[in-house]
Amino acid sequence: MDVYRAESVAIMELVRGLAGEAVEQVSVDEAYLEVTEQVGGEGGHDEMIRRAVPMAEAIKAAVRRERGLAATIGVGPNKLTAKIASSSFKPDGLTVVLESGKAAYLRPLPAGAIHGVGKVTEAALARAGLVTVGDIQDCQDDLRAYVGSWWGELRRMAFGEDDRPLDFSDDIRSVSSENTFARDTADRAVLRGCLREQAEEIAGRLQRHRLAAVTVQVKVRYSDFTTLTRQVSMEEALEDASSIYRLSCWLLGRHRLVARPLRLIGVGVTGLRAVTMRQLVLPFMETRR
DNA sequence: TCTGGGGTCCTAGGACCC
DNA sequence: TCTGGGGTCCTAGGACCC
Repeated sequence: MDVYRAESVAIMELVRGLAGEAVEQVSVDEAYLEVTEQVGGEGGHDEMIRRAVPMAEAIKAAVRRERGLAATIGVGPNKLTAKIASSSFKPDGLTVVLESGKAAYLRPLPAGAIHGVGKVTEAALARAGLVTVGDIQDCQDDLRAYVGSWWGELRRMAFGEDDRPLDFSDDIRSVSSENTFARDTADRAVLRGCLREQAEEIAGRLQRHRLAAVTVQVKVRYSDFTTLTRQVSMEEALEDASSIYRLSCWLLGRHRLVARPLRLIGVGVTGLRAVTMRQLVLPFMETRR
């Protein structure tokens, strides 16, 4: 995994060198680039998009030359269209969607092509008779009953409308660790050992990011795939493995979650905040006594 | 496919307060 | 003592993404 991470860092460096710093990295192998400034603001949207194509070609060539890998790139007027364009020809594709052609480009695609439409929403849309993005474009009804309050935005997206800005923040909202057992178990020693390791892993990640957490959550899954979570919030944020471990044990006991064997056990923390000076100083003072 | 792991965001319901 | 409504916070579950 570290190999992937290192490769990802190298490629993102390469991309920044060619396209500028406006890069939103979504995962190890995916990023959005905002290149409006580089291509210049003159001309219509279509002209600007066409001027971005040579840059996309240069990035593809550099990634192949310097990292020996194929990159797939979608060029479009916004994140939605660029994302869909990039997934249309993998690997090694370069797909361009113009502002003037975006609605037509999306029409024949399945509804699930839209970012945020997963299995459940796709099935709900199909029940309403909407299978393709074109069906959504043509639908005049209010389908909030099927897909919830998201309907208005979904309909705009079906036409390729998307004004989400790139998100450059690297804020972490939660940290978690979980394990699925090869065989379901209710063995307390096994479960405690697992929780301890997970708590240590989480504490390590928190400390690397200088974060502490207010809320600790445990997650269990049984043989029938029933999955439960239980959480507890503290007044003071905590960051050490033993506190996270103790609270997760307490949650398991308090809610009697190990009444039957577990297939999965996990721990997570949320309500993250920067570690304060006092929290940094306290353990130090204790060790000096 | 009898289902891995690490995330984000949204929603519904309950507790609590005024 | 029971009752109403609104706001806020917390909890739990689920949809979705990579």
